[in-house]
Amino acid sequence: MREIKVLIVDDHAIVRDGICSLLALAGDIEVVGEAANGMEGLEKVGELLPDVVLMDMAMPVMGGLEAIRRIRKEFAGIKILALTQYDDKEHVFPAIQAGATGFVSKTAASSELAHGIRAVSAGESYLSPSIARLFVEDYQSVALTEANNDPYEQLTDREREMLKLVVEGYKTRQIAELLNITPKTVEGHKTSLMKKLGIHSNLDLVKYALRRGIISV
Amino acid sequence: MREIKVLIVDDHAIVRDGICSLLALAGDIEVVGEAANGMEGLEKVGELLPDVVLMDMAMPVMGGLEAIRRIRKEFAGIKILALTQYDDKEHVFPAIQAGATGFVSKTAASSELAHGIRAVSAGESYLSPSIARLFVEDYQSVALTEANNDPYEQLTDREREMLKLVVEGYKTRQIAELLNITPKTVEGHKTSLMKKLGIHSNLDLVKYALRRGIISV
DNA sequence: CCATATTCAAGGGTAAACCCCTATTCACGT
DNA sequence: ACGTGAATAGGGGTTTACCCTTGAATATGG
Repeated sequence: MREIKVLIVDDHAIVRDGICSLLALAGDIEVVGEAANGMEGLEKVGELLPDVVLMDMAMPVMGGLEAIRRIRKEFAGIKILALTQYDDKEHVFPAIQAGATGFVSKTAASSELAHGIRAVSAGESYLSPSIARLFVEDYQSVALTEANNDPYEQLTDREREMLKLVVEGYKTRQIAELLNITPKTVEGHKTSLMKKLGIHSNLDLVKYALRRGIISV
Repeated sequence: MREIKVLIVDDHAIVRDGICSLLALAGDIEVVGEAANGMEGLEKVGELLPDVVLMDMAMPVMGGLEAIRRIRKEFAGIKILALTQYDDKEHVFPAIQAGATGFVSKTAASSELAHGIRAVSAGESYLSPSIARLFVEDYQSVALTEANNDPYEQLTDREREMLKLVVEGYKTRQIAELLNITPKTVEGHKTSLMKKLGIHSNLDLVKYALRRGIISV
């Protein structure tokens, strides 16, 4: 199996050298180049065409975020593993949205680096435990706050059926035809379910359904 | 440092035994009990009060999903690491929303189990690379699909203003009053922006706005 | 067994949204 | 000077949503 070609982008020479020697021990990973900032990183990506770019987030000249965007745009196939000393939402999510495939915290065990590189190289992802926590909590925050005294449980089967169809985009008349009842009856259920949920508009109904996971965007 | 107490819940005795002996090698992990289904798991959690429950998803009698919900409800502090052979959205996200703190794929390297247990025990999370990928892609799908030929860029400033107000729940009349224009003008802009976005209902407008991050749930 | 609550169903009336079209003003670039 | 696109405004008609009330069937509980 061919070695995984890695480009290291970090503004500290000591960090680069440290990572370099760490990865040398892995055996299946080859560091093909280094860069001290995003601009330089972007150039070297073009020259060296690495499999994975190990990108520090906090850098002068061109920050990691902008560098990730540009690399993704010009070299779509190259995977980016972001590296940061801050494991909070504000730093992590923008990097992911910019196009990073994985995220390793600098506070993590050094063995994680190689794991991360192998994962993103294989088309998967890697998230350090402290980072993974952010993602998991983000998904749970939705469900958990609702989980308690959830008025959704108060709905009748018929009302849940209505709710689903309504937020899927069916008009009152269409639902009526689907269920072989009059539009007026559909409206009745709709009014009732909205009252139970404390919702007063079609719009908030959609938001509610999204939070509940009844539909997805 | 005290050993991490783990309860294994899986309907296959062979799997339980295998995991047991795997974890015995870790040193800092102690398997304090086993259960063959969710119901039994729930009981043993109460008896043994483990730090971490290793929960298989596919089980008879009481499935992993329901078991996770109950454990989370009755024993809020106990962490749950879900285990599955299917690494797709349909299996993973419900488990996370039910309250699992981490997720390990059965296709993953066996060393991941110990890593996962340590991570969730420490209040962090662990996601196998194939699972982490789902989360990362879910976050990126928003930014990436839109980033290209995005009709949003075609909207005029006024139209973006309308879009924002509409999806925030303002009625045509209210928007008109806010901006000191007639409701007819608001309708005009609304029609125009919907045409540009290829959207034909208020409902899809909300979904679009959510994907774009114009509003949040 | 009867009273009451719940679910499902439906009607009438009003208000709002939606659709198609037209028209004026202003700014911007050629 | 002319065309283009944006913002504004309106007419007229259709469709849909929203609010209040009613009625029947079906539990549910004292």
